[in-house]
Amino acid sequence: MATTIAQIAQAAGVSVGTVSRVLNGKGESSRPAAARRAQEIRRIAREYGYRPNLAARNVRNGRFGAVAFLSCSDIGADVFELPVLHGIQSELMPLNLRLTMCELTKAAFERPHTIPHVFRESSVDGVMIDYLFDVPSQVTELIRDSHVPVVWLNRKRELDCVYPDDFEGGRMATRHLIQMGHKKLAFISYHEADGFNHYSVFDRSDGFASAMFEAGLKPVANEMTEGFTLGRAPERAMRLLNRPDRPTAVVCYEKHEAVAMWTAAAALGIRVPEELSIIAFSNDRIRNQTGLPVTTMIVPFKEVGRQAVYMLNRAIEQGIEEQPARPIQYELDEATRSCAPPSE
Amino acid sequence: MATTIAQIAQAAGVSVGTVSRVLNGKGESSRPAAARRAQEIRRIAREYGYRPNLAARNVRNGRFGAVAFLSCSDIGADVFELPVLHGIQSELMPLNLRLTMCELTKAAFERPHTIPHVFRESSVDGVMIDYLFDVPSQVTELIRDSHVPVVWLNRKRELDCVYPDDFEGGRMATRHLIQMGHKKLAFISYHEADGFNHYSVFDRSDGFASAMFEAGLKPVANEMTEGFTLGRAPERAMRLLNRPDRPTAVVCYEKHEAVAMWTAAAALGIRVPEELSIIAFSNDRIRNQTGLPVTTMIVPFKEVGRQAVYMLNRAIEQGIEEQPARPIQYELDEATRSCAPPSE
DNA sequence: ATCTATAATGTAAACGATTCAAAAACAAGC
DNA sequence: GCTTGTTTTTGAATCGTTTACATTATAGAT
Repeated sequence: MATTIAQIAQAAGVSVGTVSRVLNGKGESSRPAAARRAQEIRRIAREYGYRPNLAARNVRNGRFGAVAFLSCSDIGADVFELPVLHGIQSELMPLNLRLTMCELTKAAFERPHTIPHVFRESSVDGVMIDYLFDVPSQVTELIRDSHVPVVWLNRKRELDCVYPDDFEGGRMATRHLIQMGHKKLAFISYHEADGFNHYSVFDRSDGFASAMFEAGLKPVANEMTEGFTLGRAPERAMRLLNRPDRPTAVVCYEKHEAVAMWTAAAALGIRVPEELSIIAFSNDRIRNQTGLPVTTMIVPFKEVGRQAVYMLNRAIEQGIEEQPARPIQYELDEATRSCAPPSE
Repeated sequence: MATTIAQIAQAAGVSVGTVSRVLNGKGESSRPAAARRAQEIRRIAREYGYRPNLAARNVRNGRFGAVAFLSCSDIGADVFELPVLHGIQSELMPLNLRLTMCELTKAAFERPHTIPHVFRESSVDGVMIDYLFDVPSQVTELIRDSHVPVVWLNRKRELDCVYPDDFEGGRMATRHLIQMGHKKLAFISYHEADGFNHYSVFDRSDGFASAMFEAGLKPVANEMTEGFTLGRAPERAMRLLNRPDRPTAVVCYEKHEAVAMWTAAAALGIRVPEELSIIAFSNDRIRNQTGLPVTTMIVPFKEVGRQAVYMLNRAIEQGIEEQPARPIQYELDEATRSCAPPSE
């Protein structure tokens, strides 16, 4: 049905070896006769609409032609995966690699003996792991022993990791407000007292502090509510806006704080953005999720996915063992704005 | 490196053909001697941790071993794709099929000559198309001519479609409220006057009407705001709650209406759910997105993905040309509740 | 023990690509 | 025109499966 190399070879009156070599661009054909023949072969291939059979190629090359994406399914609102996946796919396609997704549970990582099984079973050339929680060193060792190339996503370590640069992100958001003329700024966030805290919780806060220090400003507040945002954020927001040294701008760890700030401001008759600027981090434009036109620092997940594939492919193709981690920079999205220069 | 059939054949002292047959379960081996040998072969395969090389198998069988997922990238908040993908993957894995995702733009469908190209290029055994807009008949014909099996997701047609049953969903949400004792119910939604309206806009509304009729109740309102929700919903919600025959329960087309209802109720001092029950449709628990604990009719996208793969695989394996469409039923999610019996 | 019908196995040819050694083609120098 | 050295092409082997066909093993009947 589909065109094969043999058909092209016959049509061009050459051997299959030649067609393969020409189509894969091996050997530059310095001689005019060869160059002419190569030209002709390429023409015929195009005319026949030739596509190499990936399965056949992979058999011969001892490849699987696929990579796995392991994500942790425990996080409820795992919407962050989608842009990651889009980034992954956009890079995977030109490399002729296919994707296999597996859901990974926290439980699986806590019974590490299942890991090698997963790696062997899956028949892939490489694995991307998007796992936000802490990974026992025993697991990372087992993974290393499997000799399947691995890249970690959204995890901040020295090697084989790709993650959003939340420290720089925090600085960027803060500088944006400082440049508008704000002097009284606050950062609000939350942390789980006993539970797990993602590195971004601390890094965004530190980035805020760094930018403030750099500008010679003293934060009105740089604080973490204990316990998940949803419960405590409204009260915290209200308290912040009732302070005598009320901030003119707030950087929020994520959308729930932004909503809380907005709501509290509305309740107190404080206008946004005229009297209060709000900027927040989120996986997607906050307006899309909540209806509020909040200036959003969109987490660069798509780029994380892209770079992860790039690194993984390097590891696969060139057998590179360990690669330095790549922090990915944020971009400020102003499609909707809740920031303005301070009124006084 | 990896175990091959030949190694197992040697270890078991039989030929590769026999191993292949045994491992693929061809021939039931009615004779005791054969059965014993088969047992032994399976044991050795297990011991060696044998995994069939999919690439090799696919070459031999003339398969690509992969399916494509084409999604329309034009929809901004395309979070709905994620559960679809999870559903797809959970079914794809046991079938040993890999995935390729392509983003599809509206523009691509409007220049249909690119379609066959996409289909040929992609080297897949089948295609799933998740395209919410109207599809020109010219395109569907081109796709049929390509002879690559296709299943449409979230599209309501007679053949080869899998979609959430929004009519039944509308009935279900409404009956839930009626069973609680509500008599004064409203449905609010929106439609784009000139633009594209998804079938769910009408079906959920019709489902509401159907359930009301069945219960012998007259709707307080069953209306569509013109223009996208975000802009008009708050005003509409306010007007609805200010009516003399104010409803005690509202079914919302999606989360933005629910947020608007909630906010309007708060502004008027109407307590939720004591004085006003709210139920809304959404791709994910509304609490996760907005912080408001709204009872949610979660669109059964995961199941849509699962069924799509099931249908596609039937088409691939059995060469079935056309299959009847499958509407997928909703389930009511009460993890968070904003519904209660009416107070009086 | 022999024969027969049939179940099971062995053998080898595919599938479509890549690649290596060997052969052929080519250009240059004498 | 012949030799030489380099470039290019050819032909065949290979990757790991599956499967059609030929062959052998097997259980039951005689």
